[in-house]
Amino acid sequence: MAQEAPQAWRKVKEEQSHILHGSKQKHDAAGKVLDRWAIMSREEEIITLQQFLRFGETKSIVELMAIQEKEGQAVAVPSSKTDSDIRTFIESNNRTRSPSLLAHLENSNPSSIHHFENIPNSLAFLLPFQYINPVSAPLLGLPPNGLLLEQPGLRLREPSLSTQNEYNESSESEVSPTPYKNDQTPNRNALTSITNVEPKTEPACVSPIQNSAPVSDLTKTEHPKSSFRIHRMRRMGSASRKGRVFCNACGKTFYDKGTLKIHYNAVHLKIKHRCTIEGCNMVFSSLRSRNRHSANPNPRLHMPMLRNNRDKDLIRGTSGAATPVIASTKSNLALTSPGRPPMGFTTPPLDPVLQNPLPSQLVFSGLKTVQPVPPFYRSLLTPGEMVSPPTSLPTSPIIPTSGTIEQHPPPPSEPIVPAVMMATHEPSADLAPKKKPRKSSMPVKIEKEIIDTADEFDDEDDDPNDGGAVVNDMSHDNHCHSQEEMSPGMSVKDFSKHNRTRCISRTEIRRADSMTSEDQEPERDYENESESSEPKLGEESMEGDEHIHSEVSEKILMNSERPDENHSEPSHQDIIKVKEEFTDPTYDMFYMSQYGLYNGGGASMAALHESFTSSLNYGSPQKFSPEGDLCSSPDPKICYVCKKSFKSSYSVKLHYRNVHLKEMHVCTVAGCNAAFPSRRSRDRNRNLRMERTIGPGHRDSLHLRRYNQ
DNA sequence: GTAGGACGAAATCGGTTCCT
DNA sequence: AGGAACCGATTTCGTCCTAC
Repeated sequence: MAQEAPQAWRKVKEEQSHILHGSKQKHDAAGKVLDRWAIMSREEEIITLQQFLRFGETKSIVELMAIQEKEGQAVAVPSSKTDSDIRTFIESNNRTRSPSLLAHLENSNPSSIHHFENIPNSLAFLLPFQYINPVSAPLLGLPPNGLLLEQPGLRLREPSLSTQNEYNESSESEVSPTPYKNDQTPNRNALTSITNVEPKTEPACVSPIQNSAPVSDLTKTEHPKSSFRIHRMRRMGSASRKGRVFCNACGKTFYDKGTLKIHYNAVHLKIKHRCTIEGCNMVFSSLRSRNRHSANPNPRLHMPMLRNNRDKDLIRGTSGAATPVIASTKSNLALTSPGRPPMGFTTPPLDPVLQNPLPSQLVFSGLKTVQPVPPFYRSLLTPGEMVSPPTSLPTSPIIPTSGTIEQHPPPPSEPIVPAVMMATHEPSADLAPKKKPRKSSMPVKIEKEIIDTADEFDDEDDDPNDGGAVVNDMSHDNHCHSQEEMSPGMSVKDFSKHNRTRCISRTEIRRADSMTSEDQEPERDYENESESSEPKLGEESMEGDEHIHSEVSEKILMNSERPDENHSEPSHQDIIKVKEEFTDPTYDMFYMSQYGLYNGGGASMAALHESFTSSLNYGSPQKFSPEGDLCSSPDPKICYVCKKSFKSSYSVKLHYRNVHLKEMHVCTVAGCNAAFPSRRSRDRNRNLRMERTIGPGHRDSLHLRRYNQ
């Protein structure tokens, strides 16, 4: 159903241009004001008006139209009948939002079915979430199989529902474009048809009196039972397929009873399934989604407050999809399951709207299926917490928590996070375990000053912390070694050691370490999980790791042994080398190995290895030499890398530089080493970050934080 | 009844291009 | 330089459907 919303929204947006200029005026293509919809069919107008009611931006238009209808002001050809219809429709749909318009509605049947369910084509599923199907509410707790057609016990209530549905179907079926074209009478008013069938087409079922009555009254209208079935068959279409069942609440058909149950539990009963990962408060409407989510090794997924804005938006706006349960704080209700260890972090709600404590009965008592609950809200970290020191980092779901509800910043001697590593964390280092960056979307953090000598590598090599054993001891590396000892960093160093013709600065090495360390921490968590839950994978990972590193050494050694065949311009050499460095696939692969290794799972190692190997081949000096190598191409107008042809050799040069060489644009913010493939991207990110920055003091940290991933 | 593969849709985000 | 629009990559979730 979520798929329909964007379409509806698009429709709204499309129609807004025709309506926002005047509440009742329409414009043709030439801009002339029309007295009626010119481009919309009647059903489209109905739907459009329905959609208008969905959004505050346009709802007022419909309301205004209704008022005007009522007052007979702006209606080109007012209809005596539609007046009450419009009001009924609007008032019914703004029952909770426009009290001033609801006076007469108090007299309506309280058991009336939501008017939106009268929307043709079952557009009720387009309703915003606040429009919870009132039918389902009384059915809460009823077994979903009670909705099966074959359930005789429910026949008693079926007529009402069916009547409603079939009534809509009648309306829907009758509001066909064909009769419409001939129905361009002044009395035409789409609002009439929103809640009522066209009198012309349903004279036997809907009288003008009924039209003006609340829709709920329509449910009392008697329909021949055969008509129900006909309409049902027509509506369900595939529902007649053997073995399929359909949900009486929404009319959807499903493959079998089990599917229907899932649907009913998810959609109508709002039963949620909570993620089985400890500390993860995500809940899902379907077991399938829950299981898939729980099986997702991405630790970020299981840390609610670290999820992306998209999810936050979802939570703010809806109760649907996967939503995390409000995490408990010490002073608030414990919403986490009693049976599961609480989250190792406190997450007071950020949005006051979300701070309404859920009733205690909403507490998840079970890990699996939970009782129907209202929309879940993810508790968000306060800005202050967002910049909390790493020690207050919420433990990864994988890492066993202390078992206490509250989590205070662990003592400096936190065994899990080495003190050295913590000290090396960037200020305001991103506490969130970042997902694996999307392909080519990860700005490469480069060092602005890349002039250094190989002697520093010697110094680096002499670093007592720089133990080659780290490479062979991933497990220990995860827990006990300092950042400098991180194998990836060590790999970089190793790489540097074997590739001294490249001017890699020590600071860059340091940057690489910092980059990996921050990113590794959560990833290492996952690896821990892998090792704990799936020792086999962990072993494979380690083996693969060793393999990778050996491969790295070999390949790098091979590369280093090749003569440097470029750099005809010494003055440009440094720059070129910088570019070469951070676009070097070996460098990328080191970075990738971070994820490959720390995303754990030997399953990824094969692919990683393959990718690594191929990348290394790709990254042979021949290909990653600067522009000079372009001349090595047989055709100067053809990029030898991607074989694309260009108009001129200069275009090739530009292409090569922009695409293959990836000349990066370093962030201009002081202290930010992020680099972007384009100036536009750099500036945009910079501006975005500026906007998000609370204060000047956070600016750099934000920059540092983001691209140190 | 449950688990899981497959598919589509939605959302986010970075890169690119166009325009002012 | 920067806003806006567009595009593609990626991730995640809901649903359908099948297999056990």
